[in-house]
Amino acid sequence: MYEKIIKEKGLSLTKKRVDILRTLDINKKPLMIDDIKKKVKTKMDTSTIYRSLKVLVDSGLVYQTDFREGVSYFEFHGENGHHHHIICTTCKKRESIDICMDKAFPSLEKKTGYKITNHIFEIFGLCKTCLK
Amino acid sequence: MYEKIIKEKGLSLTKKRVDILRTLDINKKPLMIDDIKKKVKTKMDTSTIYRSLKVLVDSGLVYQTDFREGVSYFEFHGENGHHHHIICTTCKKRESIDICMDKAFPSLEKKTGYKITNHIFEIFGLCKTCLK
DNA sequence: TTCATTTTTGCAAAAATTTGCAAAAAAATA
DNA sequence: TATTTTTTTGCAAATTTTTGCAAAAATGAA
Ligand SMILES: [Mn+2]
Ligand SMILES: [Mn+2]
Ligand SMILES: [Zn+2]
Ligand SMILES: [Zn+2]
Repeated sequence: MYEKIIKEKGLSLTKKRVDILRTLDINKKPLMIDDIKKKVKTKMDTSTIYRSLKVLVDSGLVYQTDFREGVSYFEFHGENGHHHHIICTTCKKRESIDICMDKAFPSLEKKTGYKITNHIFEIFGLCKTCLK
Repeated sequence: MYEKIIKEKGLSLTKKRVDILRTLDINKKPLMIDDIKKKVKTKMDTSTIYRSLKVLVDSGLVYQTDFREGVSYFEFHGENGHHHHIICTTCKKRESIDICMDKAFPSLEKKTGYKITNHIFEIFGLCKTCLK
């Protein structure tokens, strides 16, 4: 399962990477490094988690995002496609949103010559409650 | 000038904030904390730069972005509107792009109840050279 | 301007993230 | 499978970013 996903991206298959990917998938929400370290089955050094995630993010398997809380969050975006978030800069509340401009990517690839692998898109503002 | 811009956002006006904003504006490209610390006219503690930028970013005056180089970059997006980037994950080269979906924000504000102040959008991939 | 109140800044310490290097694991070759 | 080569991992150290607190600066009301 996760083995297949990792191999298909041309990455070397390691137990740690499988473990991290499965952890993100099962939890169905953005996790930070400490969360991952606790939830993972294998004992794993923090630097290994950072380095493994870098590979998974660059390949497009994992979405890395910055909610401006001082730590990075990571989320598995599987079969059902990816999504982005809207975050309140005051109370830090966040919701998923379903808008994205990935439809424009093919023409952008043509224009720039890049092969696009992933992107980050997050919206910040004030939520209904904090506006009052 | 920068005084006016800062006041209009309802932020308190300090010499450091003006200094940082002017530095970003003059340089016309993303700067990292160390760049800013060197280029700024006033001697300024690093933590002050971080904290000042946080305020400027949340207000929407400054664009904070992550090129995945291990440091944050900051760029002033003034009158002429903002822009985003496409970054090569291999050689770290980056270019400005002119696509954005901020036209969709009014309906998103209506749907979510948020007052949107800013957003981050960055595209990653492999450049023409690194694809070979 | 003066005084009281709120916000920002500098400094030191803490926390998050990255990096160099040798050992371990995975991939490639035979 | 056995051997060789390449990549990943753990550990320690370095770098980047955040935070608590007291002093300084900015704001707002006399
Ligand atoms: Mn999400
Ligand atoms: Mn730019
Ligand atoms: Zn809020
Ligand atoms: Zn490249």
